[in-house]
Amino acid sequence: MLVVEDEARLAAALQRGLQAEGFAVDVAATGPAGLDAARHGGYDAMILDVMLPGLSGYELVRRLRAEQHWLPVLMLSAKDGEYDQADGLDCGADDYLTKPFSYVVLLARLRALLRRGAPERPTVLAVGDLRLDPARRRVTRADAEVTLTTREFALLDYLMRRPGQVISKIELLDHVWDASLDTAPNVVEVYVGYLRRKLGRDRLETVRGAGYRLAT
Amino acid sequence: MLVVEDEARLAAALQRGLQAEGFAVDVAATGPAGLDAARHGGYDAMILDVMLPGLSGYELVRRLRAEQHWLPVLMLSAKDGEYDQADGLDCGADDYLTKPFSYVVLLARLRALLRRGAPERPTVLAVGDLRLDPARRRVTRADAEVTLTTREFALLDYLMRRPGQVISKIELLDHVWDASLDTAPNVVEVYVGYLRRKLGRDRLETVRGAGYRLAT
DNA sequence: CTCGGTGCTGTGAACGTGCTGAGGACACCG
DNA sequence: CGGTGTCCTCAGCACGTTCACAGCACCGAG
Repeated sequence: MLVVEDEARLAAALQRGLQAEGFAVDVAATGPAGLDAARHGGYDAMILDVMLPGLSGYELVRRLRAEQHWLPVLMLSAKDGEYDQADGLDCGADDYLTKPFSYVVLLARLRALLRRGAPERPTVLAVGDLRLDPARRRVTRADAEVTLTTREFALLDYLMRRPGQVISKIELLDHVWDASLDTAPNVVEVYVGYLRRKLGRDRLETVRGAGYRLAT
Repeated sequence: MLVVEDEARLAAALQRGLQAEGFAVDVAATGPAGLDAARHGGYDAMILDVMLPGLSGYELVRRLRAEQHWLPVLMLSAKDGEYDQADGLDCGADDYLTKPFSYVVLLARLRALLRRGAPERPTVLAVGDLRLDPARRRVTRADAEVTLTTREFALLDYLMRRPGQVISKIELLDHVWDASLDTAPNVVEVYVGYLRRKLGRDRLETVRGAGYRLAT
């Protein structure tokens, strides 16, 4: 367990408490030190303060995720504004607690995080030169913005979460459309057509009789 | 996305809001209905109220987890006591929000949950230099891609699951074709011919009077 | 060698699947 | 109220796939 916190007393308290729970705990006091430790450490999870000297917690997570490190991150902050929280989560944190927090809750959330294991999905999905940011609701293709309607976006989102895999029209109907039995699978064909028109003909492969596949 | 909430107005508001985000949303109003839906639905995630008629949210998650269902659960509750929260998380929920909650935060937390999907299971069948990936619906022979039709793929799939064994035409008809009594065994011969043409003459051996065997 | 049975393959027809353009229903907005 | 954008249905078309059929090749037994 890695604790990145510059306030010495809180850091020490956390360390003691977590050690009492049986965790092995390392502490880093600055942003850069925390990033370094997270990169090389092989920790199960990380508790991360937002206000840090040298590098903010937001930036730290963002870099970590950009480098394909997926260890669970629980973010701590004195800011309890709804947008602060949303920003932290959208940077790639997995949970967010505002100070002052209950120690009981911290532990429970940590357990929930560890149960889930390392996440596998970045905050921004990227396949080839396609980029999709669920939080900002934006899609770019080769750094050029592509405007999509809600449906188109939802469809692409679903496909980009499993690039290269064949996904059936039924599955798409179930997840992207409201699973009503009376909607014909043709809707999917129509929307795949729209996406192809906007993203390029060969991004979406048809696998006859099976479904569609996002070219990797 | 599954919303389990008995308060009709909140449920409707959630449904509308999430649909606007492009989610396909189902709503269940009671505990048992929610559990049922979660069991059968194939949802990406679930938003779950704690106070429910018939079955509490706690109990619902506990049962779901006991049955080896791992879909992400975001728990909603009016109780903000630290132990309520810890209990919810320890029952198996992945996140916990207290009412009233900010819609922005709900969305951000939902995204964080969805980011961590179920781990991928790389089931790739391999026999000799043949490789068949059911999820990607892809076949390669010595690292060169081979395109197969649905039938051809299904046939090869069946054969590759029992390499080296002799499999009769009748069995293939039963499993690869929908066991209709009036289809002649000749279809199998035809498709074995197709596969041989695409994969190489000697990959599929004929055992006269018995069936076919995939060379190992 | 001959012969019957078994398997192989080219041909072609029927069928299914997917793609597309046209257009209606609906909501939103000036 | 008309204009605009989105969602979805529908029908026609194109083309790939599936399968039946028939003739031929091959194998093993007598």
